[in-house]
Amino acid sequence: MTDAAATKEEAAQNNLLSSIRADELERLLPNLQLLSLPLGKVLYESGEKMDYIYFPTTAIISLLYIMENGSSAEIGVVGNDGMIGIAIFMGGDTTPNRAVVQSAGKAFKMKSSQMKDEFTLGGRFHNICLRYTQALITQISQTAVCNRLHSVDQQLCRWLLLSHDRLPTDRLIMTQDLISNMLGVRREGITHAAKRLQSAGYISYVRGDMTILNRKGLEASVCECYQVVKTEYDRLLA
Amino acid sequence: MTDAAATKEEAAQNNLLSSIRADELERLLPNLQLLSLPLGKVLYESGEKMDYIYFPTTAIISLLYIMENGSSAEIGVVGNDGMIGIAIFMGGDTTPNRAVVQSAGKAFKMKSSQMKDEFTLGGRFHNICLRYTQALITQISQTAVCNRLHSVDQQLCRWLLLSHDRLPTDRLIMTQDLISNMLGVRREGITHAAKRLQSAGYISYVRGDMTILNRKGLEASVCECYQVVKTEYDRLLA
DNA sequence: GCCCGTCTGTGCGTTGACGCACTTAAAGGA
DNA sequence: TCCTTTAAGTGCGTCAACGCACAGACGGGC
Repeated sequence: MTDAAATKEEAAQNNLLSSIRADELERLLPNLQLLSLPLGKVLYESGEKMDYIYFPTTAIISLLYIMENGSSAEIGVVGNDGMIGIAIFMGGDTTPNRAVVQSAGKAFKMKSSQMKDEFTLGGRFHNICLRYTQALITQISQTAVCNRLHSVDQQLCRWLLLSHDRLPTDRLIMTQDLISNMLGVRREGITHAAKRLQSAGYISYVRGDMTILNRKGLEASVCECYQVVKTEYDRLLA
Repeated sequence: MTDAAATKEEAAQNNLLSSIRADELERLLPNLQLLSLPLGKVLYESGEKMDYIYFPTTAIISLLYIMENGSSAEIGVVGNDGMIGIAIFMGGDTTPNRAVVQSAGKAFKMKSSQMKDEFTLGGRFHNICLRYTQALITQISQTAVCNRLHSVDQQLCRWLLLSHDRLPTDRLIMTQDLISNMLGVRREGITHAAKRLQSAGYISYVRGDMTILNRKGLEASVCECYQVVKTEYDRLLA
């Protein structure tokens, strides 16, 4: 996990940082530290005070709720389209979720206090934070709907597309067991669904190394939930 | 649907309005109109521009997503603890949801533009809006988790308790068919679950008229999701 | 009092997902 | 090279929820 001073070019890899005003970015840059996040790293634990806010560039972070009995379910996924730690500026400071690195990569971090200060200034940055939060709400809402009404097959497609959108490559390093924990289903259920997608030629899969071969195919198999979320992200964060 | 000028006493029936600063409330009162909302009234439709924000006092509003095939699922419920139309100040102006009156009652409405103006002032009101939004996010998240992991029985308990919390009485005017649409399950599933709760003596039920007889019993039957949401609301909006 | 529409209850067969136990297969270290 | 570990695939039986069809049962209107 290396720390380094941030440059404008690096910062532009995160969609939120790339769309704020020049003077705001100028102020933030010295506070941003780029670091590498390994697979499985927990950025914060449920109910834990958040010391930093994170802006992923190539990493993907999963927001999970962990039940008392240990089972879990994903409520949202964040990549270079967003940030981790909205509770910092929303005023709650904590959330009852765990944030865990789903795909290794890089992210900026910034101290909570500095985040709050910039947010309070109320400029474009403030605006973008809120619009992103609304987009995230849509994603979480649609997860709720999808969990209620759709099959594991459809949900795996949705999950793959959401991940692919946030990924610089077509490869996803992730075991079926991990995916099942995220989706809150049986590992065998993922095995079955993944096999179907593989025989359709949409993905290939070897021991925790998945490659997306045919995105169009996935898009044709997914439920409407995916498109609803994507459209809303595009609308809010254009 | 009667319009009337709002008084401080009336406004205090909504928890958000009751906790803002006196000078802020002074400014808002002339803009607030109290109206009666009949069961089933749609406050806004998915993707529709919101002209008003609503602060329920005795009414309960359900946030639903309607699938292309007509099936639906609830993503959240709002009563005198909150407001309907957060997209107005979050910057998106619309959301891909429908807001529909689940239990008839009263609510204040205020013009979107006036809402935005007050929000932009950035005082305690701004703060409370954001904290409420975070609480709502927790509710939506927990709905996603509950949809994934829990039985219809448990979800009905959760739904009843969430409704009861926002209700001035123990009576809930609501057919099983409507409840099933909200929860996104079969009507017969609700019949079974409701029967079990009735034989346990927790509720009584006659043709769309439900009475909660034993709240403790419901609390003992519900999954942890209910308490997580309640605790978070208390923490954020104390 | 009777009728009819609506709400609730019940009984199927079906199915998608579950839990468990186990096998097969790949990767990596001794 | 073998051996251990970890990931993926398979085959059950079980169960909760589904869809459908229909049978009460309640209540408002005539």
